[in-house]
Amino acid sequence: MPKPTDSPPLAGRRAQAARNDATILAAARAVFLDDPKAPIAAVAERAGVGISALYRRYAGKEDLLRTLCHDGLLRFVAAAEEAAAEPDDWAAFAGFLERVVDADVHSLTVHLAGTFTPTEEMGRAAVRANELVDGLVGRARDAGRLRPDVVTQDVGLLLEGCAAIRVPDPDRTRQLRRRHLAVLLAGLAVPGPPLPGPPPGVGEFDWRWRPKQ
Amino acid sequence: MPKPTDSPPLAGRRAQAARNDATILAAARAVFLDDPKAPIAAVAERAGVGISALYRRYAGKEDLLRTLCHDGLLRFVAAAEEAAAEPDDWAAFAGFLERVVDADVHSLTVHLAGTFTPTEEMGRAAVRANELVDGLVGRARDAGRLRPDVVTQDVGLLLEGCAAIRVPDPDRTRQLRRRHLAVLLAGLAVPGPPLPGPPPGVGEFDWRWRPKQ
DNA sequence: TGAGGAACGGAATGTTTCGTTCCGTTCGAC
DNA sequence: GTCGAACGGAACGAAACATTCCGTTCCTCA
Repeated sequence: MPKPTDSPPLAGRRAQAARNDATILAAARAVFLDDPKAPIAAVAERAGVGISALYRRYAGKEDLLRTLCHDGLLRFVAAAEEAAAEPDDWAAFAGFLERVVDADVHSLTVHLAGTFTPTEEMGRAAVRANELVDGLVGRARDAGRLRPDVVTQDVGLLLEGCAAIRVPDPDRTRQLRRRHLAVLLAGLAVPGPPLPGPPPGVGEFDWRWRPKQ
Repeated sequence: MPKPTDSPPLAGRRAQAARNDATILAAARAVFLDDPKAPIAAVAERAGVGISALYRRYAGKEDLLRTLCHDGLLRFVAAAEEAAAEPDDWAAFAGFLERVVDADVHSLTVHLAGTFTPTEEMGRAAVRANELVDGLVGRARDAGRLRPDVVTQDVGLLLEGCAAIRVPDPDRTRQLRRRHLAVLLAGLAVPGPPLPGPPPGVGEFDWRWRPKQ
């Protein structure tokens, strides 16, 4: 029986700690997704660790929330980059939405806004995310697959709508979101009647990030 | 100059109190829509009254939340009844969604669930609401306007998605929701590719109302 | 193999938030 | 002119919560 000595050691105190890093962040994601005002103790309980395991890693609640949100932003960017690699313009657009909805990454960057002061690096990531989405929307629209009156900011509305769907079972939640997304994609494809009202503008959704109160 | 002596007198202590009834309920709606965990003092402040004006009317926070939710349920039913009067099957369905989205009535009955123990009367109203929606969906589907694989419970998903859209300005919020709803309606109309996954079931959305924890 | 300390669990603490009560005041009703 | 309904807001007590602290475990490294 060979003893595993690979790069990620499976036993030992350091390994346990490294694994806790991920466990805690995952628990925090689940907890704050469920209730943005949840106490920090709920995260510890969900992760199955003590409170000190949290404070060893993060300076405080705000630091945890910031890290969590930053992580979500990076996942968002990664999803957009992966989807952009798809050659078919519509598949790239639809695949992007599916990835983001499946990963439940949008609510993280939205419902936690205002609970911490963002870093400059997060600002850069947000700009990059916006550029990527803009590219995907542009491709699908230029290819004549996406209705021409859809703007980049509409994607935020879609994602927020999908993220609002939630049932106790995570798998079922994903299924229902996909179903909802399918309706949206059907409504997004050409042809269709013109959309009412002025389209959402660029500066219309960063109010969550502006100084609190 | 004739003196108004009609049924709702515009001056006097009683009249002021009667007006406060509505003011307080409206303030509570706005506050708890914005933050389901908001303190009661926030409602008083928003309504421009003291705290005692609240406690004169409601036994406590739970009583206020229950009343608020009950009120929302009644508005929901009223919207469904009004919409059902429309002869065109699709217009009835679409009009219903527009009314509920405009009145922002769905989030009230959803995000407040679990914060109070519901009354039997609310249960009856909920059943009635479900029957009405069922009727509207059935009409639109039987008329061949609504895609046949849409079930009544899908409406809950749509409404939740629309309600999740929120910007500081209420009017703009309504515009954006209408825009989002237009995409959804376009995706809901026949024809369209089949929707993925098993459709939502009847008992899949009352988990919010089941005993807390 | 033994000492040192990284990692941790969870009780303790101090503070803030919040629901509710209480009291003094106002002013229309009768 | 008197009574009390309606009210504003301070005061109170309890609960929630972020953070700190201390004792324990057990890997790590020499």
